[in-house]
Amino acid sequence: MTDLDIAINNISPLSEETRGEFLRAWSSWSVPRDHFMVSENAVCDHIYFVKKGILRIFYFKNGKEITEWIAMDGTFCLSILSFFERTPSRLQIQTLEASEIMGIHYDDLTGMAARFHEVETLFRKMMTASLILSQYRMDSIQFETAQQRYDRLLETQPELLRRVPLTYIASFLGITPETLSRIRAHR
Amino acid sequence: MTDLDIAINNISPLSEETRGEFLRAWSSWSVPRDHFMVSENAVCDHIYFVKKGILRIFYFKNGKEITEWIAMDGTFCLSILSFFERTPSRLQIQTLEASEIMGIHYDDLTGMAARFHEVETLFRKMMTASLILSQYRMDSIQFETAQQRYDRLLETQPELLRRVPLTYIASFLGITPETLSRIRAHR
DNA sequence: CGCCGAGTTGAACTGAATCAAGAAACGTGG
DNA sequence: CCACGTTTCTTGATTCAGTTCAACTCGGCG
Repeated sequence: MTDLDIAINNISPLSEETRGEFLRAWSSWSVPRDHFMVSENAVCDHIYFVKKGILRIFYFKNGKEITEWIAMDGTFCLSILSFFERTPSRLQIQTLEASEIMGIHYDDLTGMAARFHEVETLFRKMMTASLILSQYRMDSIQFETAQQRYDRLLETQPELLRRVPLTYIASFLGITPETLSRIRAHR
Repeated sequence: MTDLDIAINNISPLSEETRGEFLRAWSSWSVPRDHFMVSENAVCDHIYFVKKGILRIFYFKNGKEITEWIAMDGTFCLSILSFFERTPSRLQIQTLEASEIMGIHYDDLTGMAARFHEVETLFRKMMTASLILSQYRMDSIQFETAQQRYDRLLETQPELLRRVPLTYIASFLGITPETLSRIRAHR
């Protein structure tokens, strides 16, 4: 059983035969640190699974780098807007450590969802889980202070704080590096 | 063809026979103004469709009323967290006008998604669309000013501004009524 | 007529951004 | 192993959007 296998099973178990065929639709890459999985102006047409390492999604907004998402070992990673709207975007996806990454192409995923009811169910549950996460994140951005958001990250993903440069974490939390620095010096 | 029929068809068309059975799973209600579809401490276990009128989702946060969503004619309406996590919440859903509302129960929706691949696909596409919307809203809250958010609403949903009291709109936009008032007086 | 709630206006306050220097940490090459 | 430049992080002063709190206006309605 690979890690991807486990991750999928946790969301929605597949029958033996569907699972084999579904897993075969995934590619895998071993990539060094600072490698770009998706470069500027490309369409993001894979959902990635981080077997080992860290992926960072970011893009430029008014000349500033915005870190949209950071995905650690054992989690999925995609730019929702670029992937589903199928548009070339200013988005980029980069490794922050030497990593082992798996990925499934948009066409393969939707194709298999059409062929296998089970895969469609899995797909739906992944979307639902993302939606719930997205709602929590929105609530956090809207109502929590920078301090509270940092505290929560410290509690839920302490690993991430140790492995990712401060600037990226700040951007991911929706604050400036200066503010994060002040928070860490507790005030 | 009812409005619900059209709305569903726009997301993901169903075959003749599946459609009939799926539509039969929906209930419908005619309710007066200020009627509560979901009261405090109840689990939200329907996805609603607003055939005519307006629904408002809100809850209390630190003693203050937060308007989470406003759904106008022809759109769907649910509290994502309460519906999918199946927990009693402080959420409430209220009509702002005399309305005709349809709704499908969580159990019926998931049941039919399990029986009909087509319904599962529809369900998945609804989730994806919600996710995209949620991402846009998050981006708006994080990076746009109150003025920009108001301008966008004015452009995309002018109807809503005419039919919904200012206080609710302010809360929906994530600002105080005072700030909205100042924006409208353009500064 | 006077009340009442929705909306407006004003003044003080606040969390975080911005701008601008510094200080530490980190390679890289001598 | 040390000087160096570069990047990363910290610290300080100022500014700004939006909140808070309090008073006031206005239109509708018993």
